[in-house]
Amino acid sequence: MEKEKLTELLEAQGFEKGLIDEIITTGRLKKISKGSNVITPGMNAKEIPLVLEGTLKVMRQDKDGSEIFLYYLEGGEACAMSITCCLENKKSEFSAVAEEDTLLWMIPMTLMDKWVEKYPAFRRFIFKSYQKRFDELLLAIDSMAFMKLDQRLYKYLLDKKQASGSFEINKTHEQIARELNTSRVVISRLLKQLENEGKIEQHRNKIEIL
Amino acid sequence: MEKEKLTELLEAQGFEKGLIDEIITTGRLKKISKGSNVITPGMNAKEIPLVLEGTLKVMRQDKDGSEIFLYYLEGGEACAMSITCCLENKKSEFSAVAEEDTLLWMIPMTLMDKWVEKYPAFRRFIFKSYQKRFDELLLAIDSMAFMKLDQRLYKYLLDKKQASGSFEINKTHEQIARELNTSRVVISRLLKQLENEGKIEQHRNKIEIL
DNA sequence: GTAGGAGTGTAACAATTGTTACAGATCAGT
DNA sequence: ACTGATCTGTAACAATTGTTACACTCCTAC
Repeated sequence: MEKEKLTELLEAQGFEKGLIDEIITTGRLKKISKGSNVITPGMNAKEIPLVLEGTLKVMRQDKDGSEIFLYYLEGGEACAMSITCCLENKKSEFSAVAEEDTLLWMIPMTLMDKWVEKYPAFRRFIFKSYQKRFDELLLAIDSMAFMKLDQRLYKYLLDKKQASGSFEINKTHEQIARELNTSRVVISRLLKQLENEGKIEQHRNKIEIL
Repeated sequence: MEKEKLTELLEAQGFEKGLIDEIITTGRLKKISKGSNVITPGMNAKEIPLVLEGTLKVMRQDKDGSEIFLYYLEGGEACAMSITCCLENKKSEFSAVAEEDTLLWMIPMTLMDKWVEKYPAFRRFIFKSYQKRFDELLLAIDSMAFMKLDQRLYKYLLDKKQASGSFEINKTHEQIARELNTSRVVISRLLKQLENEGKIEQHRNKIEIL
């Protein structure tokens, strides 16, 4: 039954009939439960994950365990960085974690080049994926380079709302602090500020966007 | 005579004979003098610049004129962001400035898709370009997210040394401040600090890396 | 030579962000 | 209802970065 979802999704991309068949017969389903890792730094991916359902959170990490949120991968999107990793046979330089229970369709890398040659729609899809990821990285850069933490935090909350489709965010201050690479105390301070400004409401383990 | 340089460069990429011919006959040479813009935000590129000689500095800008250095494009490299811009017919979201007098070979976008289909080496080249740019953006993100300004500044100087092949950097504090999105006074302060640590030597309009 | 401009050095202070420490609140399990 | 763990609020202080102001040097044009 996930195959129906998959077919639907691939048709929505305008993929050719033959391509859809190939993707279905060569790929495999992978279920990821909330909080588990799909990709860890140093991992050597051989498959490209395509998100069927749920959301992946893509983060960048440095040696001493700090990390920073980059963007979400949502339904219908593929992980462009995996593609480059696979093609160049390089190690992954980021991590992806399931924000919710997530369904992935894992596509083997080996066929990529053939498909890019054979199917114009696949070509468009790959380039569009790159474009999208570039844009997201640039937005992440904008936040870090041009915004103060309070704005970044608010933007983070709005993005999360957007990605999840819910006005409620179930995260602790500690978790948020980690994703923005700062400390819990700072986040508590700024959230309280946002609350005073009437932009959010706080509850235990939950933030409501107003 | 630039065509010889171009041919050499394309052969070094392992490009097919036919592809090299096509690139040479359909492209055009563009000379950029030091400090001029190649790409400005909002511009709608129709050609992909391939660097023959010199260096392009790629920066991200925000609405109120702040900017931040992303990476250098050097000989043999193509601007991946232009590719995505062109394919999606989107406006450029960054700017590229010649750091030195620079020679570009401008390749019309119209043929891209055909070449990607027809020439495996071109496919590899395009994907490799994307990979390289992703890596560079991630490095830029690392700097901003995980490093303090003094380290970022030193890394900036080392990168510039690397890109130019010279131990001398001919920039004013003001220019450096602009590229790191901070103020002149801050840069003066930190450069003095680096000088005291024996890592650099300062002269007017010139910084020497030791 | 002199005037004006650009580049640099430095001090004093402000704003932002990070750190430490501790108190109270809430929840799960017993 | 008690205990311990987790989560949040807050104060006090430190470190980093940003801002303003001004002095001084060097260079160029006149």
